[in-house]
Amino acid sequence: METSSRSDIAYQALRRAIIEQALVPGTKLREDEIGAHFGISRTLVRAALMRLSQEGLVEIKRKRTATVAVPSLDEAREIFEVRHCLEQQVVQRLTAHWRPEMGEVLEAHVNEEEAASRRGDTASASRLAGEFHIVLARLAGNALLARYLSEVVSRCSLILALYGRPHVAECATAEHRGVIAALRERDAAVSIRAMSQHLHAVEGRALPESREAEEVRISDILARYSTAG
Amino acid sequence: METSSRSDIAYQALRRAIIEQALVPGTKLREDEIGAHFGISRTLVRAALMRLSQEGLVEIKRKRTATVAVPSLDEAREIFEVRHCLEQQVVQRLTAHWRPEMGEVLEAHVNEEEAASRRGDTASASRLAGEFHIVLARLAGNALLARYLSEVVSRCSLILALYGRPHVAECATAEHRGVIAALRERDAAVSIRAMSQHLHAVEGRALPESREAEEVRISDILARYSTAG
DNA sequence: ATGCTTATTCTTGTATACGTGATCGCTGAT
DNA sequence: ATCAGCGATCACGTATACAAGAATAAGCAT
Repeated sequence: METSSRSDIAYQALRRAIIEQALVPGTKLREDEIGAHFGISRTLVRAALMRLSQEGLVEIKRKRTATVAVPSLDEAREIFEVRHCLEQQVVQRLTAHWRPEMGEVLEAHVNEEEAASRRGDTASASRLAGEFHIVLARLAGNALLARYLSEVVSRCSLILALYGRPHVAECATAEHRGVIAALRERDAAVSIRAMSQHLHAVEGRALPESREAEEVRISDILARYSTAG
Repeated sequence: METSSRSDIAYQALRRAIIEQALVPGTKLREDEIGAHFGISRTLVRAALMRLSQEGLVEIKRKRTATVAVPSLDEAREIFEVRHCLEQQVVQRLTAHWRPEMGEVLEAHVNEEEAASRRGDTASASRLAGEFHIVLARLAGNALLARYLSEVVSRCSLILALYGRPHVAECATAEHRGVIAALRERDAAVSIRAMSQHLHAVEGRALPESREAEEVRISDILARYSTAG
């Protein structure tokens, strides 16, 4: 999987920048520009972009400049649904093979989240909030499950950037602690419920209530401004 | 996602060849050779190989020629576990949004499977058996779910090639018809059970009973030959 | 001033060249 | 006869060149 380390550097940097919303959805990603920045040729930049494109973080259309992906609301719902499904499996595995030191690792992570949140570093806070789920998945001990979940969680950053109300910044540390507590009891049903509720909460923060902004029809918007503004 | 159509041709061909087990796990995939065959440069072959590598069908190690992936038994179990999880979600969605014409599509597909099986075309038969699940996933109406499932099902071909007993050739049409019947009743519980049993059967055919061949330790094998052959 | 057409520039698509690490066969020694 | 060391060849890693399709700006007509 690891390409030539130098292409990997570009990949990692871009990925992180996208996840932390430094590169917002729709941003153009010119090969030359990126290559110049990292001191590598377009060949390697291309490799990085293609990889990101397969992960759904970047959109590549033939003969067009790559952009940070702009998932539609429908895609967003699909992503959350798959995420729900995968996270459930993760939790199930964890309760089945729980070991006390896992609790320590998770607790330490949530503490980091809280620290970032307290010091007002929202970029790190929201990245760490996502990584909490990645850590869970890795502890669950199924590499493929972890890979898919990682992809899906990353894409949730895009969704949050697009549709989330501003300033929500996850604030999920309490919910994370709740999940950890449930896992420590090794009760599958309770743990799954805790995770489920947490995910619904995240989704609620990320997506408009229901089909509020289903599809932004220009005429619908203009209708609101055409009678008497 | 679609690269330059010409790279896509190589990608499609390789993918299909791997899935139909014309290219068995471990086969070397030289960039020059493939490029010469399709009349394209290594650049495009590389793109195709990288894509296949991200899907887990090809292994790329730095400075080494790419090979058809050789999943370990542990990976195989991980893949089946994720597959189980995803297929369950597919079935759940299908029972929720069932429409009669879906039954027709599925039935038609199973008929194709049966035809291929009857005429002794095992390559097509086993490809179609896998594609049945892809069709299910597409009908379920979640593109991401379908993509992940498609990846996972493809990798099951590798597993079958590696660990499956010879000549099993899926013979799964009856089980597929069972799943369709359950779906037509729109009973989620029954459908999930049907799918679950089918998957366990597939896994049983693909993987050795339990941890029979867990890890082929050379010393273990030699021990059997060292006392009195 | 607005809209349409055309020319220029920018950016990507693909092939190819060159350097370097791997692979494999050969020689020679034990 | 087997194995270690070594050189030749082979295949990949990466940069670059050239072609061609988009995007954009300029110019013209209405």
